[in-house]
Amino acid sequence: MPKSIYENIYRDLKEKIENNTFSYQELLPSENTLIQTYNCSRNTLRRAVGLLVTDGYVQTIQGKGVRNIYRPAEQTAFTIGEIESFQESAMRNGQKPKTRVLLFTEFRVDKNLALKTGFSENAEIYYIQRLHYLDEQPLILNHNYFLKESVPGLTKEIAENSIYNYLENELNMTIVNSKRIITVEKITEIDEKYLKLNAKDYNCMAVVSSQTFNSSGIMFEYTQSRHRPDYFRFYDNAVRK
Amino acid sequence: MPKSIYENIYRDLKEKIENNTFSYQELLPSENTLIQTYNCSRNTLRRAVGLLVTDGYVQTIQGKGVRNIYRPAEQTAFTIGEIESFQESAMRNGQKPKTRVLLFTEFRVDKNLALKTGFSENAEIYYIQRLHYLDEQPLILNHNYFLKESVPGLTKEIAENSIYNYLENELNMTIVNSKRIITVEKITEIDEKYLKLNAKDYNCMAVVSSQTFNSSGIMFEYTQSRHRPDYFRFYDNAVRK
DNA sequence: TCCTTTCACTTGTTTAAACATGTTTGTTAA
DNA sequence: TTAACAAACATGTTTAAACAAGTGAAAGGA
Repeated sequence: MPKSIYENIYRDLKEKIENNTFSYQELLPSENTLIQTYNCSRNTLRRAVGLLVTDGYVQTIQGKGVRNIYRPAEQTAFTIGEIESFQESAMRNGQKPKTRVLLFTEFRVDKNLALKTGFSENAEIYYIQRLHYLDEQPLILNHNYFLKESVPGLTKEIAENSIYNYLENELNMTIVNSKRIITVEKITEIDEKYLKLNAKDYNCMAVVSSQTFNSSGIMFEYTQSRHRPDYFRFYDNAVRK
Repeated sequence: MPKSIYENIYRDLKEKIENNTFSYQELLPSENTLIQTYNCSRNTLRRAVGLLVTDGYVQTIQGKGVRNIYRPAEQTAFTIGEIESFQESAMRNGQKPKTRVLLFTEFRVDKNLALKTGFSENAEIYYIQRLHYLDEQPLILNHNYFLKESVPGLTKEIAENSIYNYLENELNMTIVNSKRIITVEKITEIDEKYLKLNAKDYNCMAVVSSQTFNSSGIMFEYTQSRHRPDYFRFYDNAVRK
């Protein structure tokens, strides 16, 4: 599948940085050099570098160059920070994923849920509870709400594997962006039961609530992910504009 | 202070979106229209819109237009999500800030701290403990480590007000980006004491560890912010590339 | 009526060029 | 020797133009 030029350059540079082709704090080759390397225009190269900046991989310094500030993340924990499925994250971190569907049902959105999720009232949705395991240990309890209109034909079997895989490959949906809010909440009896937590040990947990939009601008998913606190780790890079 | 063109357009559009000049889910005027409005080139306008996309304010849909997906955040809690000082955040949320310096000292980085913070060993640093109040309530306990070389002349008095204000206005430093990791950790006796937490109520808290870089590419700050769990809220928008 | 084609309009990608601004280094003049 | 200047080179901003690709509605034919 042929991607755009800037995306290919971005991937190539990203891989080189991860491979330590450029060492930490070193300056990358200058724009002019890279333009010749990739045989592209300056704008296209700068676009690729801009993506690396937002990833926190490099930092551009006017008059000097582009500095590598990438540090590999410790692989001890499950990490998020991008739009990716549970399966993708697990693979990236070299872990063995498993998903158990606790509940698969459908209903209409009432007033309260509309306020909480952002769906419009009376919209038909699938409501799914799933437990995500990593290396045989339950780590995340997910409450998924999918807009039935946008995600037709969802089944329990699909939910046991990868819903995102179904969306992208079967329904040809493109996921574009995801608004997330991270909070810390008290654990409930359900959390305690399924995640095998002990309230005497940890009595709260990390909660990631997210609204996800597709390329038509439709919010088709609302999800509340409840994470075991001792395995939760969220990476972020903020760039001042 | 004259800013760049794209930044002015970005601010103007952002304000219009926040002011509900465009209603939720409505399409913004097309690129061509906005180009005439702002009398700028297409690239410049697209750059401004691109910033709104990363903010999660709008979503571009090829062939259709740019959709407003901005929802005002509930102002009930202290929220973060950008690079900004405690004071700036407080102001943005319309709250009365206060800062108490618990400890102001300086020393050299040892092996352990170097591993934890990312500073090089033997570097001279300021170590500051600060308690941040909002509306007379202690919410955040901060452990700041500043590189002495980059932040000369730091005093307890400055720490009581705004260190960032000192950095930007006195030292003319430009903060560029900040890598952050959010975790959930057990509360310590110090947290319990200063944040007036009760372990029977909440026995853990939100912890934001951050490395901040200036425009010279120097990591001049490492900070661990320990947040009261019931007031912690972190906003994020992820865009698929 | 219904289907297909076309066309106008939308955003997406890429190139090219010019000028602005910050950094470094080497040269020149005091 | 030192300070000032200039040149070379780095990234930052802006404009212009062309083509690609997705959307939707109007036009036209069966």
